Amino acid sequence: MDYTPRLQPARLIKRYKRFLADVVTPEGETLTLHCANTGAMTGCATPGDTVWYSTSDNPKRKYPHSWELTETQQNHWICVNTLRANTLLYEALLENRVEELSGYSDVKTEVRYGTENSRVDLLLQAPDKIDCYIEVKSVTLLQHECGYFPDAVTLRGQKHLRELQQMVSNGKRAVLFFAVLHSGIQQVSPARHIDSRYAELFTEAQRAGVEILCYGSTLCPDGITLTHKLPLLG
DNA sequence: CCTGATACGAAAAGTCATGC
DNA sequence: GCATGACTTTTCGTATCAGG
Repeated sequence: MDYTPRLQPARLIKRYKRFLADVVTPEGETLTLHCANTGAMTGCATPGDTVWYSTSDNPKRKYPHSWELTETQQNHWICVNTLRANTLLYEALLENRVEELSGYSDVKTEVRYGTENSRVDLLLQAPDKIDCYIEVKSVTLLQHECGYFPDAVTLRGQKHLRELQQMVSNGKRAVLFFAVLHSGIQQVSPARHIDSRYAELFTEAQRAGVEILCYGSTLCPDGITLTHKLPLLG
């Protein structure tokens, strides 16, 4: 996925109000950015970090600038726009770059499924294959040389695990796909120390047959691409 | 009948106010 | 003192509806 036009850099003052962040441009101007990531963003929003933002031409937006990347003071690159994770996997699937998910002729997005009125991120179909339901999660929390998910207690994430597991018992294929959008993360683990219930459900879902896939990415202000498989730690 | 515009629901989680 | 819930903003996909 390419960022066109190019992203602009600025220095982070602070993130506040869940959706907003104030930054200072190199010209000294203060801007308010929209922040699509509603997560805790631990380690991804330290005041003084360099943030890279895009500008939308949608006239209805109150805040046309969107926070896309953080360049931390440890020189790590992080994509904080979690909406990108879905797009990145979608692109990778169309280009057949995820071998575990190859061989499907049809890729649908945001299909309703399950019993809790949820929508699955991606649904893969082919005439000779069983349906494959995929939930995409972006991993941006780095602690002690390991990437963790989730970065905060997430009831919704737990719901997604239950529903994926349900798909497996319905005879479908179900995949939890971790898109690692942090240049410093080389392995991923469920965050038992953050959401122990989630970690339990994770193990249970995995035992029940929900597949876990984990891919890293290359990140720079020009764009992001899912590139290589990463190991998952139990 | 099809296309484009518009409306709407769902999603995200921290903060603050309210109620017990 | 703790739990609950409204509120915050934007996006995306789907559904609906109008118009050509």
